[in-house]
Amino acid sequence: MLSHEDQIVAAIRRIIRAVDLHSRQLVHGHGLTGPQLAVLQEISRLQPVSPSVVAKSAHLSQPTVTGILKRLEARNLVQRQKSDVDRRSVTVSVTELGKQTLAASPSLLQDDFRTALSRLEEWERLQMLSTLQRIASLMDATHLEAVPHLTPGEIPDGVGSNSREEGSVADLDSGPEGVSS
Amino acid sequence: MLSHEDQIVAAIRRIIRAVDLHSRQLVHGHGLTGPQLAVLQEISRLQPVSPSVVAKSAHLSQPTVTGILKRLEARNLVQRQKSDVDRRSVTVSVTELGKQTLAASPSLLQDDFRTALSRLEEWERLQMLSTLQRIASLMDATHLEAVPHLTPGEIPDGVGSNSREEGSVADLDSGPEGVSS
DNA sequence: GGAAATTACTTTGACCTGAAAGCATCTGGG
DNA sequence: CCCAGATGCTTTCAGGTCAAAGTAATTTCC
Repeated sequence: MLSHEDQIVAAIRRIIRAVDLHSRQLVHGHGLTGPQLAVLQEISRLQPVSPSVVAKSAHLSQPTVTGILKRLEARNLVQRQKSDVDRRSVTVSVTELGKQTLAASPSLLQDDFRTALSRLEEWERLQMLSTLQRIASLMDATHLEAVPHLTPGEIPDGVGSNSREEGSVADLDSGPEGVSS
Repeated sequence: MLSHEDQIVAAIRRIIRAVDLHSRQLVHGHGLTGPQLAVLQEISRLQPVSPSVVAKSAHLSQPTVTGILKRLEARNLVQRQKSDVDRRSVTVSVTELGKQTLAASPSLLQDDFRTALSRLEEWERLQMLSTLQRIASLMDATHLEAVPHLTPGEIPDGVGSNSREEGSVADLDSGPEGVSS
């Protein structure tokens, strides 16, 4: 018999897989993978923008973003340009073709899933959001401790708080922590 | 301003990333990645077992399991043996070393996260589980439709039901759908 | 009994992922 | 002025992931 924790893990795995499978469907239907679409959206939103900011705002590592940018650039959807003021840094922007592609692209989550979501009662969506953010916060907070093993009994700080310095990107997500309190 | 749907997506991405990061920590500390550990656990639980059953019960595709088995076998943690009755099929079992490794391995979730979880009220854990399973079901159901786009207004069948035939693996997870009703 | 379909697994290919190392550039202290 | 460290990005490496194609063995149907 599985413990609740195990079931939670299993559920998370199912979700991860579903997201991945959906991403592959995207490729089929629209030529862009989920992460590519996500990055393209962020660029479009923050344009012109540096890869590092994109990485933070999309919750990806810099190498990952570099790889995705490479593929997006190869398809002529984005443009990279070295900054003149600081020639280490790079500025990314969406090309005309990128804009068109973006406009023709579906939502990041299967529309069906969004539809399903929107069919729920407001309070239920809020509860989902609240629960997910709670979990995300717990995990974020958790994987930072890493090696210095926390002994049960003392709480590190504010378990629910996002103690990283993502200040530069402001509140792109991770919205109101206590939605439903 | 982000809609609830978008925030839900963002939260899910955060969770996915947290799980991935945690997996990498596992490697550091114990030499096994998250998926490897998950697969090893399933094998240990169902032993002796075929790759296909492992794939289903761990919610992974067969190629993925093949790859993981290859690495596990290379480290002498599992054993593959061709069945005599049906020589297409393969039987996997955990080696002595595998058992030891498994016994010495941490939970799939960061201990800290488990601790945090266990500090919650029972009903709250159940709500988390329920929410996660709900989402997983929505997504499972959703990505099956794929191309035949569902028009809002008609519900395909039972949105929350898992209409695939995973019968052979029984109810390894996806447990009671209406935990908190 | 033998070709065709099915089943179980593996291989290949493309992508995502992040750690660690590498490269180029900028900045600050001497 | 110049060199050490910091900073921003890319490369390399190892792994996870799945679809599609490939291989081997079994079953089914004439």
